[in-house]
Parts: sequence; C-alpha cells; structure tokens
Amino acid sequence: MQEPTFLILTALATRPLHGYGIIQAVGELSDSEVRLRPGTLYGALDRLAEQGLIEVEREEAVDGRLRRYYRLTDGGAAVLTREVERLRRRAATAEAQLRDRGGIIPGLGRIAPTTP
Amino acid sequence: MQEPTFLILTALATRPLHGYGIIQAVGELSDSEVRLRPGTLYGALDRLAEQGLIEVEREEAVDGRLRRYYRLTDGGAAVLTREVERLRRRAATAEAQLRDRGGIIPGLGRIAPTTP
DNA sequence: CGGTATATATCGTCAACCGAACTATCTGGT
DNA sequence: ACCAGATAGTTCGGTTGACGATATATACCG
Repeated sequence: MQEPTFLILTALATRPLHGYGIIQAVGELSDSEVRLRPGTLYGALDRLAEQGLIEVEREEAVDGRLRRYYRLTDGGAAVLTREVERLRRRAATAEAQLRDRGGIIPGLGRIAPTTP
Repeated sequence: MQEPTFLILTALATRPLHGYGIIQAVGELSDSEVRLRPGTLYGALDRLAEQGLIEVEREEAVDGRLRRYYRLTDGGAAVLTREVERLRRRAATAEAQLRDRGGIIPGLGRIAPTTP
C-alpha cells in the first residue's frame, strides 16, 4: 500500500468524509507534506470501494452539487491496523540497521563506532 | 518511496552487498514477508545509483561470475533516516485516528467536529 | 467582476513493481 | 556420472497506482 492510499484510509478512520474533505484531511494529517490530487483521490476511492475497504455512506445534494460520503469499513480498519504494524516493524528494522552502520568485523568487534 | 526500495536501502545500511545478497537480506529483514524479484531489484539498483543513494563499491569476479557490490552512500543513509521518521509519523497518526474510530469519547463527548 | 474555495470527473502519462524467462557456474546427493 | 538446487546476474513485457492537467459548476468575498 502506498502513501496516498494509506492516508485516505487514515482520514476516514474517525468519520465519514466526502472527496474534497478527504483531500483537506490528508493535508492536515500529513502536516501539509502530502497534497492529494483529484486524479489520485477518485481513482483510489473507486479502487478501495471495490476492495471493500471503504463504502459510500450516503449521497447528499447540497445546492445542486453532489456530495458523496465515504466510510471506512471494519475490513478497511483491520487492513489499516495491519498496515500500521507493518510500518512500525519496517521503521524499527531500518533503524536497527542504521545503528550498525560501519559494520563489524567478526572476532574484532566494531571498528567504526556508531557516530552520534 | 515504496517498500522494496526502502528494504534495499535498509539491507545496505550495515554493509555492502551484491544483488543476490540483497535479495536474501531483504527476505530476512522482512521475516520472509517480502521476496524481492530480480526485476524489481536490478531496476531499483540502477535507479538508486542514479539518484546517488547507493554506489558500486567494487566489482568482484568469483569463478568467472561477476559480483557487483553496492554500498549505501551518506546521502542514502540520510534519506533512509528521514524515511524511517516519516513511517513512524504516519503510523502514529493512523493509530491515533483508529483510536478515535466511532468518534465518541465517553464523558467528554465528541472532540473533533462532526462531518461538516 | 474576478479570484479563491468548494466539489467531482476524466484523461493521458509515468514510475515502480512484478512475474517470468534466460544464461551460467558451483555444490551436494543419488 | 548426472541431476537438482543454490548462487548470480540480465532482460522483457505487463500492470498498478499515483500524478498533473483539465473541465465543469456554484458560492462567497473583496
């Protein structure tokens, strides 16, 4: 799962949102690091709905404009939870490897100290 | 950055490795969850070298077969470090959102405003 | 009256990953 | 002696998902 998809699920975790609301929520959740584009969003929305991770909660007509609200399904929440654990494991593994940067020589121990 | 790329950099963090060694290391680092394919690896290797995140350390001819060892550059280590922090932040954000699933906190009521 | 914000849809493109096939050598088992 | 399997690298074609751009439409503010 890529970052935009992950953030869409994250945004929908607390409450149902419509497309534009998701774009804003993702911006806030990522400290404005990720700006979701419409092309990314609506493609992802269709895909995630097809996979059953999200579903249309309701469709509202506000001033003649359609607002389609999406909700995270239980299945989607489960997938997101697993993904969170996955990210944590990856981060921990990489950090451990980075701490060993410089490497060791068997029998001699570390030659390059872990530079703080 | 996607998972295979992330794991390649992770594998190279401790010591230089040749292509096949990277495939094995990624398998171990991911608890056999990720099996890197040659097509993924060699494409990523070229790309990462072009970006300066890794570099060819040396080329060894063992029994007539070439072994090309790649090393993580300082720039690559910096990028990987930033990526680790990014993953942690994403994981923390998603977890916080998931905790709010349903949105009601007993005794306090809803913290975040409802759907606009 | 024009710019910004709200809101959704669609198009073509590109990067990255994936599976598979191919070559080649060394090692271990039968 | 032979074959399977591990080691090691290259290449190709296909698919997915993200991206940028564009289009449409209304509301609000200065």
